[in-house]
Amino acid sequence: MSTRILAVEDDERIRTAVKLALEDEGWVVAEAATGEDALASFQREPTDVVLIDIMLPGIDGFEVCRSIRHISDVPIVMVTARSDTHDVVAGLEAGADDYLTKPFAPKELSARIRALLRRARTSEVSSPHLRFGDLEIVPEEGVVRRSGRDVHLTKTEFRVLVELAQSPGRVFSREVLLERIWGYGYFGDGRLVDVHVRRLRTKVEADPANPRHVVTVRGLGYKLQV
Amino acid sequence: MSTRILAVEDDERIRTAVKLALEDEGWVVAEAATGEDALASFQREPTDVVLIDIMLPGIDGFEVCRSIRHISDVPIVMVTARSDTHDVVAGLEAGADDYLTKPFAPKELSARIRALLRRARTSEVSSPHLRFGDLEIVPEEGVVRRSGRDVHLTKTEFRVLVELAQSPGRVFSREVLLERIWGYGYFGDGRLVDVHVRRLRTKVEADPANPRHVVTVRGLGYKLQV
DNA sequence: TTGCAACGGGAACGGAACCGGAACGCCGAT
DNA sequence: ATCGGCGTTCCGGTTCCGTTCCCGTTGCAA
Repeated sequence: MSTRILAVEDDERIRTAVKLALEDEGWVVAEAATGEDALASFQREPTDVVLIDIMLPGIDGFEVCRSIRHISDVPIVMVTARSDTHDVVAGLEAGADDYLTKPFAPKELSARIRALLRRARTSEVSSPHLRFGDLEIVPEEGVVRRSGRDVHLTKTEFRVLVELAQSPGRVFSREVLLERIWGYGYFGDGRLVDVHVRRLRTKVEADPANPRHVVTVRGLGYKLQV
Repeated sequence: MSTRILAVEDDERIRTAVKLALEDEGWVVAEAATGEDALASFQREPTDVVLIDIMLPGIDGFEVCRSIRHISDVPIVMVTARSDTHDVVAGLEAGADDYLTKPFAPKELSARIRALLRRARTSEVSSPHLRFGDLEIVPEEGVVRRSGRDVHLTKTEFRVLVELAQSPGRVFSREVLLERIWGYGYFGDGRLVDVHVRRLRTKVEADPANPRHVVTVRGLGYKLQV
């Protein structure tokens, strides 16, 4: 029983490139050029993972994502043109499980999809909102709650937290976080990550001086304690 | 153990500029001006990353890419003259892992290569986690667990442990450990290893005075008891 | 048994990594 | 046009880690 992926992308050349890369992994790929086609295909064909480009003629990627999320818990990967924080946050709010910024390497795409499939398999009930002790992340609302109380995070803080939450317990180096959140082309100070982590802590930690959720692993980076 | 990069580019000035930029990062750079040279060099020299310009006299970049990909999984970066979507797609189809459009900043090139190296490293060392009795090593979390309880190790302690764990039961001399962890050029006290082993023991051994995991073999070195 | 080399342990120093405060500039909202 | 929020940079303080040194102890060989 093979894995079936629906790729939604209007640029035909990119679409076929993606299709080839995914078929290399042994997956079956269905294509859709517009949002309408995507929804039709999704209702017609059994689908294990959906890949959506944000820029689409007609219904845009966010709308497609919301519509699909409304009727299914299928893993959704959003593709954004640039590492635009606003797009990413909007994508998560629309219910995406992961996102990728163009240009991306085919191998990275495969790796992300594999990760989603693994997650979907292991936790059959993939609860959309994540809990870490008294901390609760509700991506589709773009909201974080600490012991039931709403906490307002800025876009960047939210992205840092979500990034860490993608693989709880795993250590993310500053370099990796910079690449994932600010994009490749960013050559700023690694200290930048520190600042956002610090501000994040003042909001999500009961005692920011002794963080229990966002902990630093000296010499390596930061991680989200499980 | 240095990283080796093969740069394939016919324009000599660009080639040397790239070479200098990459050598600034501490990498060893091999050059090739034609596709034929590139393939010959790749088969002759050990190579960690390949950088290929699409426009080449003789065999073009796509062909070189396909040929290399046919015999190896080495990360490949393609360089296109313009941000021509068609080239990009063709490059990805040929098996490239990433691509860059001229003109590019040397720092961006380095960043991309670093990202590829990191991905290659993490995917190959996906050895889930190692177990030795009540000892469990989880590399991606940068954490070691003793009978289920998290133990925090420093970077060096962690490296010592992982090094020993590569070949459980085998004895590692101080010289070998110094060379593998601190690098060739290190001419410090051999006693340095002792200190880190001692601190490692206080953390991973139930009774550090009578170590059961990290055992010393008098006159030879240390080993990890199986 | 004696002497020597190898090893373990305590301690201290210098430096790197990290945290916290603060200020600046940009951009969107009012 | 103004204001405020947010991202970013800079700098000083602090903690933690790597390294060195010294001395006591252990094990081995003569």
